[in-house]
Amino acid sequence: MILLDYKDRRPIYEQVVEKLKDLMICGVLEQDAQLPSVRALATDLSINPNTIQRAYAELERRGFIYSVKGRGSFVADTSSIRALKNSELKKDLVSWIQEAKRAGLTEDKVHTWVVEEWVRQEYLTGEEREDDKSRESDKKI
Amino acid sequence: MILLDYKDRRPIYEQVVEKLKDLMICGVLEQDAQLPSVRALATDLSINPNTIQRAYAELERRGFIYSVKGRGSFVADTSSIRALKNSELKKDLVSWIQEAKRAGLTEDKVHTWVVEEWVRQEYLTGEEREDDKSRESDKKI
DNA sequence: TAAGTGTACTAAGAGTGTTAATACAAAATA
DNA sequence: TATTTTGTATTAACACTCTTAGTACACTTA
Repeated sequence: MILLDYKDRRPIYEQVVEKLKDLMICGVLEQDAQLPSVRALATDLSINPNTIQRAYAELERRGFIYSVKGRGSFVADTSSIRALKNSELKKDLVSWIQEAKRAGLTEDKVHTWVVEEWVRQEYLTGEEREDDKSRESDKKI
Repeated sequence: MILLDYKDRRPIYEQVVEKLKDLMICGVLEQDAQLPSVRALATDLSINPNTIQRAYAELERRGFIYSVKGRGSFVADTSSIRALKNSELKKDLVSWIQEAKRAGLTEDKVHTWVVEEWVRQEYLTGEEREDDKSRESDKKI
């Protein structure tokens, strides 16, 4: 379910928080779905249960999950999570642009990069482009 | 010359490295310009000289500066620094796009964000847009 | 010669993250 | 009902990194 990166500078509990958050955002973990138990996930990742407990506590503090003693931990309202992720992405982009401008990058160059990378990733993941949507809907007729 | 952020998760020596690197990239520190001495910068930032020494050692390891015992530390070839910064920015953008796609953002939305943020930052810094370049060159006649 | 420079080294302290070992309350289950 | 499973809390210990402190040495410059 989760892969840890020990080369990552961030602590394990924070990686777990981010990974689980992403799984909720992309829909793998749906609303009210049960998360693996603290001890089970700890065993699965070969780390201490306390570390998972810390991750779950953080997720609950942020309102991403809710926990019930004796029952388990469950995914909270996903729409608010998605909204938060959206604002985080916007914030990161703003910082990036700020840095890019200082480094002398042009707006045109950035747009080119975005376009190129977008199609490249769609090619890698076998995703369909907007341009191809027409052909796709043809099949459905 | 440099402002430290003690709320930042990154260690001080790494912040110093990044700040100095940025100063070289944006042209404040030109090629072969002398950097402040280890002890002077340490006093200026109110931190231990060892910490600055570590930052300078890292900068030299990366080929951004060269140091001469008894003389001082100086800015190395800035073009290679700029090239590296460019590839770093590209890499960061790729990661961001990957995350944005997973979160369900559309390419159009991203382009809109880039355009909006670009003009906003130019407005904040009093920078001139490409569209205004004609008027600017008029003045020079 | 004296002052300023980079560089090296050891020791100590502080902070954080992680593990370990229990323990308890509540819910689910056999 | 008894057992298991769940979340939660607590304390101690350990490891790792960052930072500071103090000292020392070689080299360049004024």
